[in-house]
Amino acid sequence: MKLQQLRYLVEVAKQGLNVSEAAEKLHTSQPGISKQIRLLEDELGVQIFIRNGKRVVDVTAPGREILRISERMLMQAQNLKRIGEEFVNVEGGSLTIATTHTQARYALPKTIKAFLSRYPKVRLSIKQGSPTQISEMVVDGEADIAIATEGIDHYPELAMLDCYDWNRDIVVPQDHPLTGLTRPLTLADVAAYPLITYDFAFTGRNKINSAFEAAGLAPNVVLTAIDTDVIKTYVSLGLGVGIIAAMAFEPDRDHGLVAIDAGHLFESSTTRIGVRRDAYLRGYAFDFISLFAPQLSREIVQGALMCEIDDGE
Amino acid sequence: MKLQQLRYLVEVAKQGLNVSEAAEKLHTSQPGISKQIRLLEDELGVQIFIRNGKRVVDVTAPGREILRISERMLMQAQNLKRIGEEFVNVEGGSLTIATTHTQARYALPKTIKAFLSRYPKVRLSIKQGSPTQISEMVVDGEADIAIATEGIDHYPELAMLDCYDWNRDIVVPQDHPLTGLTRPLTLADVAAYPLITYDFAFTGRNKINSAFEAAGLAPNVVLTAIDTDVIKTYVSLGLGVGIIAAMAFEPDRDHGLVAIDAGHLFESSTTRIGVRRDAYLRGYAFDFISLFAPQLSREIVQGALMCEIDDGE
DNA sequence: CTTACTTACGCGAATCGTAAGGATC
DNA sequence: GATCCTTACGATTCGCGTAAGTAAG
Repeated sequence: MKLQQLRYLVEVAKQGLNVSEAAEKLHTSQPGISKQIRLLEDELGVQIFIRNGKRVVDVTAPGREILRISERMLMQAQNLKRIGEEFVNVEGGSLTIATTHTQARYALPKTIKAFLSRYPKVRLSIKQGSPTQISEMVVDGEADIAIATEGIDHYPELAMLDCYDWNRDIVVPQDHPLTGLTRPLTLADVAAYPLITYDFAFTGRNKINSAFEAAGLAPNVVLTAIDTDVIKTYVSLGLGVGIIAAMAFEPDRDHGLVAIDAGHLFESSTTRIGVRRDAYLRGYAFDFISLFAPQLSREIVQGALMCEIDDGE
Repeated sequence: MKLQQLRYLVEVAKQGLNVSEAAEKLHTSQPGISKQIRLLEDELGVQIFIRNGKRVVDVTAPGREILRISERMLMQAQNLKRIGEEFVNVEGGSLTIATTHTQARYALPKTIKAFLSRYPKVRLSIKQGSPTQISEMVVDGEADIAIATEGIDHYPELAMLDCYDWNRDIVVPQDHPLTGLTRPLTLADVAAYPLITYDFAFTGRNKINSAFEAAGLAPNVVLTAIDTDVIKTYVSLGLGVGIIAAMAFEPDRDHGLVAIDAGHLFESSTTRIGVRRDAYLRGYAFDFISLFAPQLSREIVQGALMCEIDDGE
């Protein structure tokens, strides 16, 4: 049994049971992969793939089990290499954060500034995407850490850690009727105007929806955006009332806009950090997490990585 | 990086950093191992072993980390092979239980009888040893399941599962003064006679010691044995009063002996099952555990394997 | 007829064992 | 001097790529 064989195996499964594509991805020949997989099947004494004539059409039951373990082993092989890098160059290295616009724009800058001054030699990169995309980046090893609010649960490969709770503000132009309100803001007040808020599956959008639904209101959402800057721009233009993450309102920069606390109208959202359970994290990666969410010490993160496993086996 | 290299690495560490012995154990040449380890060190870019001139004297810090991960990978490689066996021969296979005399003699027979009738094709074997020995058998992969009462905690590689609580009986010849006691038995009553009980580190012996200590009594233990049969034999001979596990008294067989419940005198002990956290257990292994301790369903055991990890990393 | 996998074959590389060399205890 | 590891070298094996063959859609 060789690691290379496992690599072939996993890649074939990843490419939808297409041996040729796997060969291309791995920069090798297709017959080589075929042969090695057969050799492995012979050695283990089980078929891993079901072949219909000369076509791979499915994975056998033992094959699924074998793939699962093989992936783990390859992950650990990668971890071995990272250990090497870590000790060769304690300070240097790279760290890739996958996150959403809102986090990157409003929550992360402070953390990143602190991180860069502490680890000037670490190449930090930020990849943006939808919550689903960023989860998959981490699952696929393209990023080390995912940071998002929505929809990054339910990946058994990832350990999720709560960072902080937050809620919404309503933003309106400064001469807007809602600014003169003497009583507390209600959902009905908000629903009376055209609304501008986040796209579905982004930045706690579903908490907004459910609040209106629970109140029996059908708000008129005239525009949805992925990022807060777009929302604010159109609010400035008078297109409607914005509902944004409270942390995304910057009094110094957002001239002409007024934020009204709406924390009592919506259920609060929790921003989470996600890391691959079985990935080897460099020392500075733990520090990054601690800088972002001080309660997440290295010990706590490592504890969470090991426990809370429920990947239905 | 190749699995073979990791195997060499781990074996060298296991043989006390002696490359030659590792070579012998693995039936290969010593220069081969040396070379492969060096190649791996080159590939990873770190020294794994500290060499004093031409002698391996220690493991480096990254080396410890690398060894830990390598062991895991090799374990999983072995699991892959087991998966093959499992599916080739769903009913057949082997299962090795490492346990102490008391368990093998009094607790296990019922379980084993049921198991054998259910899986007649499984080659079941039982290895006996001290709690420490049986723990190490499982850690080293020589046995699949450890069953014991004492001293098999504190192995981070093992997951421990409580099976049942039990306590002690006093056994005496049937004409012994203690049989005529009209009031409840006390520790002082027992300590008044020469005692025969288990060897240190066996079958809850330390619970017996602490009970006497707490009562300020210094019992006269005239004989210690590993197994209950020896204790009963010498009690029959009138050598003293026996303290044994309650489950080890068999009224039908133990003619001439009387058991007196002593559950109120000693803290109860818990018999536990231990399995390697990262080993692949065959389906029938889970069934064996369930037969022995019905509350330990396959789901519960698997849950315990994954969580409750605290291997101080 | 195209796509996709298998078989066959030859090259180059890697692994392993033997033998000799040097360091440490 | 004994033990233990490294270096050197040759033989075998192994993995990989090219080319041809065959089955499925």
